[in-house]
Formats: sequence, C-alpha cells, structure tokens
Amino acid sequence: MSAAHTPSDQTIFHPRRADLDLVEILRALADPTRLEIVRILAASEEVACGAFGIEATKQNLSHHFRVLRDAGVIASRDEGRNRYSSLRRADLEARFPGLLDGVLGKRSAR
Amino acid sequence: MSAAHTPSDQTIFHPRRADLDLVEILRALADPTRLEIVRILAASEEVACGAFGIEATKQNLSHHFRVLRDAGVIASRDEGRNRYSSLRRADLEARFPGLLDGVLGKRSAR
DNA sequence: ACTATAGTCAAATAACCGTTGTACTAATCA
DNA sequence: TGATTAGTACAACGGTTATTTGACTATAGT
Repeated sequence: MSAAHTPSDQTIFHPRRADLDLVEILRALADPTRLEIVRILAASEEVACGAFGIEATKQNLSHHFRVLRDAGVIASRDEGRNRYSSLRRADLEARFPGLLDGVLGKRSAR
Repeated sequence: MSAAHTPSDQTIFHPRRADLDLVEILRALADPTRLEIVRILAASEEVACGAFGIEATKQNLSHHFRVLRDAGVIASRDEGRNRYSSLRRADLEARFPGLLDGVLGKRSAR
C-alpha cells in the first residue's frame, strides 16, 4: 500500500524534476485561485498554507495546493503544525525556461 | 440574436487584445492536442485546419481550434473552403511578454 | 489532560470539458 | 445538377474537477 499523502508521513509527494510535464503544469496554473497562490509565492519566499489572504475554505485551499504540488509547481515542507510552501523556481526554470516569468509577467532577463 | 460562429458569417469571433485573459489562455494551452496545434502553428506561419497531422476527428479539432481562438491564442481566416489559422504572436507578446516563448521552449531573446 | 490550531482525508454534489455521432452549410469540381 | 470536400452546429455521453460538509490527525499552548 502506498503511504503517500498521509499527514503523519513526513515524505510529501513531489514529482522529480525530470518528471515535470508541461501540460500538467499549465493545467495547474490555469485557475484563478492557484495563479494567485503562485503570485503570492513568487513575492514571498515561503508561506504557510493559512497565511495566504485568499477567500476560500481551508479544504479548498488544501486541494489547490495539492494540485500545484502534484504538478511540480510548488514544494511543501512540514514544520510544527504549519505546512510551508514555496515555488520550485529552479526546477521549473531548468525544464521550462522562461515559462514562470512569462506567467508572472516578468520578462526573462536574458 | 448573435450571429457569432455561423459558417456563412465571415466575421469569426476573436477577442480583442485588451480582453485577453491569462487564465483563459493558460487553460487553452493546457491540453496536449491544443499544445501541438500551437507548436505546429509556431513552426509554420498559417495552416488550414485539416492540414495538421493530428490524430483526431474533424469535429474534435474544430472544437480545439475554437477554444484556442476564443482564448485569443490563434486567429482564423476563411478562404474558399479552408479556414486558415495562425498564432496571435504580437497580441500575446504585447499582453503577456515571454509567455508564448516559455510555453514553446524558446527562451525570450532579451 | 484539555483546548485550540493547521491542515488533510473522504464522500457528495455540481459544473465543466473532451470526445463522438449526426446533421448541416458553404465552396469546389465534374 | 450532383458529388466531394472543409469545416461547423448541436446534442449526448463519460470522465474530470472545483467546491462543500464533516470527521480526522498532529502539533502547540495552557
């Protein structure tokens, strides 16, 4: 049996860099709530799930974080009773250079 | 009554540049078939709907072209019994600079 | 131990989306 | 005129997804 996604399990599922799929990532980004999450994460390095000022139930937010994490857009880390998330900038840039900047409205620097 | 999307009507609906919405565009791109259409269009300036080598029924292709067009990703033009489509590069670049290059895997030149 | 907090899981619902089938319009060619 | 071709319109099916409700785990503070 898989032990993925159980709260007591410290090893939260994250896809490896090589497994990142463009369509999955685009689908993850193609939602207003998730796009806002990504924008907030882009502005502030690491944020606890509850610390976003987004109007949504915590279950719904939990769902959106999961979609983003499963797609490889964000990484999550448990600390105490908080789950901190951050953008997987390096991985995204390595696999799809310029994509994140394009989505965030920041033109690639080179 | 709206006369949009009728075959006899030469004025096919295209959203204006100012109305392009990032989430809609991302959603339009977040599909394997549509992404392939965009890649083909990126390689060859203007292509008739039937001239893509994509494995899909014509109804399905028609649907995908409509999604892309409604989102503002492509523009379509009727000529004879063909409908030629092209990428709205300039509009996309103006509203979301670097996005298309990021999706196509072509790093922005500047 | 009790309480509060952060977040997930699971089930249910509703809406959406991709795909297919049938029918249709318009244009080209014989 | 008739036949073919390119593509759309519409309705239907099946699968996916966003959202909500309720219950649960685990941590932290008292």
